[in-house]
Amino acid sequence: VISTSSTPAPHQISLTTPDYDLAMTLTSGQAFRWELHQGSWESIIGQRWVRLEQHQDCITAETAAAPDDWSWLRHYLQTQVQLQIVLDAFPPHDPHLRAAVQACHGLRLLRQDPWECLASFILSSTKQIVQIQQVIRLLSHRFGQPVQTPPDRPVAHAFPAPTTIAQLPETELRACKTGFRAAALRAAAIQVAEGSLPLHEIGLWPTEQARARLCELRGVGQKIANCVLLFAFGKPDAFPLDVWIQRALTELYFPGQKLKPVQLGQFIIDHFGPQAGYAQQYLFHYVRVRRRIGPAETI
DNA sequence: ATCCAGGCAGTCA
DNA sequence: TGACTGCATGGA
Repeated sequence: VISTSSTPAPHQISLTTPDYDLAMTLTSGQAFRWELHQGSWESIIGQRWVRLEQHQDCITAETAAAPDDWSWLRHYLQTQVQLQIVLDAFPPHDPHLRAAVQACHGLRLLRQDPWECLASFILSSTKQIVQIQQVIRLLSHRFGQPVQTPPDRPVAHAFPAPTTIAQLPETELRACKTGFRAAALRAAAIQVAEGSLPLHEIGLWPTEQARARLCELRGVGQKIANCVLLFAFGKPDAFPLDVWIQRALTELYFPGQKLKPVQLGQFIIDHFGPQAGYAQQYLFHYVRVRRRIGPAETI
């Protein structure tokens, strides 16, 4: 429906979102393309430019072009998830996790696009979050499809499509500071573009099978596979075990001991249970903020 | 300057 | 298996 008035209806919606800390969620190291501009969070979701704000229990969203509906945004933000049900599944007598939950109240998991998530985390290995953000910005600006923005904002770019990345020579990718990760990124893009890596199907597989398929990719091991399982496929039991979490788990649960990643992995499954991925996100953000290299300093 | 970053894969014992 | 190392690049 096109309005004929001189002030077209803004493409806005307001979502009621209890137990949701938008800023914390967007800066907790699961998504890399959100930028704070004049008090609003701006990014691209799929092919859509979006601006978000939170006021109390309400998230307001604005797009540049009128969307048919807003299901894509609810899906991305996972607004239907009742956080208390997740928290109730955490181990009841864990003071460390309890402290993390208290400190990070309203921290959520997003549901991101599988290709963008896979590509982003292929690019993440031995890089700091600020650098990951920079690389993704460069790639998107140079190779992503332009998307419509409001008149007051500069043109924005979607994350580059697999077919685009697949056709680029590796030197072009390396020029975006991807470093040694360029070959793995390109190889994954080729598989997605060919159809031999049907991410949307794989996302429906049982966790173990999906993880195994992802780990067949160059440059993808347990850590990155679990990131995709958790942040894109919505598998809440997937637990990305990175250097931060290893350090945190060792310090908090096994001080002075030297556990191997495999042993830590078993402990995680036994201890944190079916919502281990959420627990991981709380612990990850908690220890990062405590070490004061969290979002306040990196943005 | 030195170490390390939301890792992974190859090598050698 | 288990420890060690190279890989790019730039922050802290």
